[in-house]
Amino acid sequence: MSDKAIRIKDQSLVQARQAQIVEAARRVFREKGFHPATVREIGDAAGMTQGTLYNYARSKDDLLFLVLDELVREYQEAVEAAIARETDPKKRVRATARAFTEVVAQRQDDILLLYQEVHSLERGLRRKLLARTHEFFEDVGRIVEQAVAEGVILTPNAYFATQVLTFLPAMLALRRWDIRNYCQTKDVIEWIVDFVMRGLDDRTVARRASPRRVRSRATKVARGRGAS
Amino acid sequence: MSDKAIRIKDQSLVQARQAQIVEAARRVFREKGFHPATVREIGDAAGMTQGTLYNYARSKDDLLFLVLDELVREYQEAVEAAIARETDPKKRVRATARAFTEVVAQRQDDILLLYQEVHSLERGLRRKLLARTHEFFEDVGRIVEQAVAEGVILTPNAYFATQVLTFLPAMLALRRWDIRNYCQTKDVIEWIVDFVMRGLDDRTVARRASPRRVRSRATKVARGRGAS
Amino acid sequence: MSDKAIRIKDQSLVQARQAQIVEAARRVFREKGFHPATVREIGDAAGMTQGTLYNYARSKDDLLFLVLDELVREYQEAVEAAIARETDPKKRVRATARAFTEVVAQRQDDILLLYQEVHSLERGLRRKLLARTHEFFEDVGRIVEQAVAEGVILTPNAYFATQVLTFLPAMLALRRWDIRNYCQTKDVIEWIVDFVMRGLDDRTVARRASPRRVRSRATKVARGRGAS
Amino acid sequence: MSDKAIRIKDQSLVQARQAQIVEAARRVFREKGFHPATVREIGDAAGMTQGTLYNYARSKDDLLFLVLDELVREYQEAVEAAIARETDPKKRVRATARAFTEVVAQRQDDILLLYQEVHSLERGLRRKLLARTHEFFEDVGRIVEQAVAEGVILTPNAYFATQVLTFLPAMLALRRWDIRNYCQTKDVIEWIVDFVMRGLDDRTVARRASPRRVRSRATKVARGRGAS
DNA sequence: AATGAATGAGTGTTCATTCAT
DNA sequence: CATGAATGAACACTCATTCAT
Repeated sequence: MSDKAIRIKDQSLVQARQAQIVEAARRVFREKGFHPATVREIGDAAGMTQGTLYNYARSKDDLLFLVLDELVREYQEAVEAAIARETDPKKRVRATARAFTEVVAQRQDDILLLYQEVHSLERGLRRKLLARTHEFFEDVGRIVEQAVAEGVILTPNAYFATQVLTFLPAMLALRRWDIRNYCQTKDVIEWIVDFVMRGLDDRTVARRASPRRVRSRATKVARGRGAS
Repeated sequence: MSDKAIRIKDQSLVQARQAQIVEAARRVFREKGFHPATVREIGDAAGMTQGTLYNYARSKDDLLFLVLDELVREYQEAVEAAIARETDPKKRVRATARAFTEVVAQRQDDILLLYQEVHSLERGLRRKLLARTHEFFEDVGRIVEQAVAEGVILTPNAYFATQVLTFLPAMLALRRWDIRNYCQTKDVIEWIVDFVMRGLDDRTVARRASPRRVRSRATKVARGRGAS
Repeated sequence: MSDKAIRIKDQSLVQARQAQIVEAARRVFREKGFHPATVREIGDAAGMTQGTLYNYARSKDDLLFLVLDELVREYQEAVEAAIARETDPKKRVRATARAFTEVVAQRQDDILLLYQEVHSLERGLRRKLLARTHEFFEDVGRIVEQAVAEGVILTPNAYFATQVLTFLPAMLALRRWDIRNYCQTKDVIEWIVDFVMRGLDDRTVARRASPRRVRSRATKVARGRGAS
Repeated sequence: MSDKAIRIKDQSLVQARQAQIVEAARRVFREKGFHPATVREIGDAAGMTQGTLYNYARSKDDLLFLVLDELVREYQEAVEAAIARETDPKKRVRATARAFTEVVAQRQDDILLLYQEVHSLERGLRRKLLARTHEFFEDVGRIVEQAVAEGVILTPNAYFATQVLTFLPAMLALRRWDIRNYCQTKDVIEWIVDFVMRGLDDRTVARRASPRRVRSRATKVARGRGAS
């Protein structure tokens, strides 16, 4: 099953065709959702027959995986690029939040797909994708912790802060309010980033007793069926 | 299809059977997701045959609708009960946030289902459910606006505030971090409520120029395919 | 897979439909062989849709199993009936040979199918069928050994004798010479039975040194991929 | 289809490649059976691509034909060699039986394949193979008849005798009892040959009235779908 | 002559829904 | 009102064969 190999030899062709296919699959999955979409439709959308498609993808599940994996990679890379540009710990946190929110804003449809369809992936592929997601959480968690360690951010609970930082931006995709009619996307991004940054720097919370074991688990990541 | 009516005359029987069915459907959908679940399984779980089941539900879609509708009703009612108990405008906002977060905490599985499977509903039923959801947003929006109007909350953007207030608690379900290992559910609820309340009362944001048209659209709600 | 249950409650209906299906499957498999036959064709031949067919059979493999199992049961029963009628040990051997040969003669097409398609059964079902076949070999083996023990048959090698007794009659099906043109079926049956009986009673062989371990393994039965 | 020609001009290359292919196809067909085997697997086993393979074989069916044809040729040649070494009519019969049985013993897997898969050949190729098989039966038939004519063998039914002589050895392949555990292959070959020779020389049968038309059809061979 | 990518018809199986009893 | 057998449209996936390079 999972050990089935792609039989095409020409690696550059594999790259090209997979890009075509992933693009088509993304369109079709967004349109109809994973289960209602048929492989034939995806083939048609990619301009190739089902047979050809199966030369470049292992299964329908694999198609979904390729689509979602590309997305997760993108925001992972966006965050890496963002922190590379900053050295100040607090600015790095803000840069992280902004970079992530910007990707979410640009790719709302795909983020929605991610939240809606991760659970449709078969065990193995879901695990693989979640592993990547958790890596991302940990990367973000480290940035937050560093800022906390240097005292430039006051949140007593880096774990919770990381969760919010990586969750709230998804509101853009999951609520999908009609930004064009409401206000500039740029503004919404700023609001979200501000909102998160304030949360991270909270002095009110700081005065509360921090919950047991919080520090030691600061970068612990979500487990279970929930998305990203 | 959609105009097909429930033929059973005895209304109290319809109530009872639908309760059975909704309960069973909820269990099965949570377990397997909408598409992978079969009507037969739901029938089995409800202790009745497929034939009988179709006397009380129009379609598999309808089953999902009944499940999700019940959930939305629940948190709508929870919020109504919460505001009924409070008269102070600011406390009403906090009570709303807490009531909603508590329902999300209690019914994490169903909230997850809501986010994952609304898009599986056929157009008509999805619209019907979203209409109810939007009602809820508007109820919350009014409470927020009242507090803003009375000056007890400083957010310049009631619409955005409402969105966050009704979105962030879903993190509990969508991230599903292992609360038992991490901390008390009660604490997480407090953190979320605090986080949201701080956001609503933000003075930093208040100093920014508020975006055009904000007030007039303050309770405008999301449209389209987005969840909940 | 194999644990999938037949969901139809009415047992007499199950009996009837399965009989219909097995009869149809037999016809179609004989005509085209197992793999080239389609479940659709079998459904048509049985006068029902594919959907209905799958209410009474677990899989295409199961269909083949049902066909072959019925055949093996038949000759098993034929032999049991034959020995029940005889008490004289030597006559019981001859009765066994004749009964088996007669079934083979009557059901040449199915015997051919058995030899050609057992290997098409999936592991589990093939094992199940071979287990039944081996039971049959052991039944026959015991009859031969009894005759040898009482000295009324002289073969020094009951195992080999049993193999021949249960194999040679298959010639009727596997060679399928046109009996009608050549001679009476009845005559061919007699020749085969005579041939086998002479073999069992061989004095030439008796004079040879019998191979090591022969007695102890006299009823040992064939193993491996070979048919029946 | 069937009139499609091999386009390669270099005859010695065709010979070499076909040998490679037949060897590979034999291995794969033995392992998995005709239908479950894929042309790709055979290509892989032969160390060439599917495209190349189709330069030397007309179709998958043709592959099976080449495999089985080679087998039939082998035992035909084995028997020709055996009779060439003997002049005494009775000894020639025994030599024939032994030569054939030895080939069957050496190539059990292929004999099994022959019995199981002849029916998978398309009409034309099956006929072609059966024609060759029937030639073989007639060769053997002539040897038997000659011995009968010279009175050194007493069977009154040369046709039946020929059938048994060419069928019983297949028991080695079709029953495939575990010879290593049971006894020496050499012994089994002797038993089978003895068994057959006794049958041919039967005096009991000789005393019966021989069936009508027997002599005139003595070498008539099986027609139709039956194997080998 | 060899390659290997493309094809598309075909397969077993599932399942929401209906309806006669 | 309950039952459960029947239906048939889909669907993911495979594979023998072709043919441009």
